[in-house]
Amino acid sequence: MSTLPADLLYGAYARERLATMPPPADAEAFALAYHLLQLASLLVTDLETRIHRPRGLTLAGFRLLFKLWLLGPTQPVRLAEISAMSRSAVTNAVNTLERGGLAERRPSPADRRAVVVVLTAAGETAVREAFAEQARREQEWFAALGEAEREQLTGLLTRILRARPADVP
Amino acid sequence: MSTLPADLLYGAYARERLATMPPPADAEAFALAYHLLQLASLLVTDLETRIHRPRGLTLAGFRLLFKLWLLGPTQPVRLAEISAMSRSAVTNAVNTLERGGLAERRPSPADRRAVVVVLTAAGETAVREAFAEQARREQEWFAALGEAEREQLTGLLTRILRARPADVP
DNA sequence: GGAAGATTGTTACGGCCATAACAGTCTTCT
DNA sequence: AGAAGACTGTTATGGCCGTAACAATCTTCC
Repeated sequence: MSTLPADLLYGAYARERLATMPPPADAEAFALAYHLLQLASLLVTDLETRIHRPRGLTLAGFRLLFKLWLLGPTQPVRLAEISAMSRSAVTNAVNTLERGGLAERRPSPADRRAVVVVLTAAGETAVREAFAEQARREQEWFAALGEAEREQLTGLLTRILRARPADVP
Repeated sequence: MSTLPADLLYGAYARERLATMPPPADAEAFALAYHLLQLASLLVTDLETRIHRPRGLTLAGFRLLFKLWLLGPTQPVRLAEISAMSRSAVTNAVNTLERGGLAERRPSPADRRAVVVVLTAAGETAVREAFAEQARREQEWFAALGEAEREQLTGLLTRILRARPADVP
């Protein structure tokens, strides 16, 4: 018998306390949001410190590299849209990647305001290696669930994302 | 018929591309991690900008206030454990709360190194009001799922958290 | 008792991110 | 054509966070 981590003990306690409170308190909605954010936070910290930082990347930098790897040359404004980042955050991340020789900016032929970000050869090597490591680590995280359960979980998350409130960017 | 948000279009495309790659690429694990992190990121940004910032709080500050509300006077080291934050982040957040008159530090009677953080009356009012608003907003986010589905989702997330890799703090 | 090690909270530092303001460029509409 | 408005990328500013180092205190073990 193993002891529960402190965050799960707290989560279970908070859920019980909220169950005794009147609306708008909602113990189930709280538990869902709490565990969702807790898992995401632990996963992000784990991937960042264990895989990407030791390679000289940040998680945000890796995610940009990965998008460039799949999509090819892409404008910063499009990277910001699909990444839920601001344009200035993309500017900063691309600066870091460019300093490390992993990506480059090129002027856009069609629009003189625009820029296109492209992966360098070193960037492609870096993203391949980091991606392989991240994929293995994700499998470790999700090993507690069977394949059908993992797909079920992804489906539920996707439905929430599709139905996001109208005023969410 | 409505167009899919850019992040979901990208997510679906990436999943398809990964399905054609050899291991360790794992399209299903990628899709799960991607949608999990995307949803958490959107939810955090939404709660922070829509609810807590307008009230002069940060999301981290609110989460600390909420824990103090449920747990009563608590040591920073314990707040750090259950929040997946570093002790220095707790120090900073408590400084901000203290400046705003929402919480206070008191010396611990038993241990002269230690400090206990307590909610002020203003802090309790603030946490009550912010909590009610956040609960309502969370319900809007999760309205796409039925009650049974929400519990199912929480259960799957909790199982992953319980089985977290051994070397995760 | 007392020394070695562990723990607590804080500080200094650097990194990431969002907001707002800006200049340059494109688009639209008359 | 030309003026008004929209869009793109960058910069400046401020906030949060983690790591590492530190002083003070507690605990352990001889």
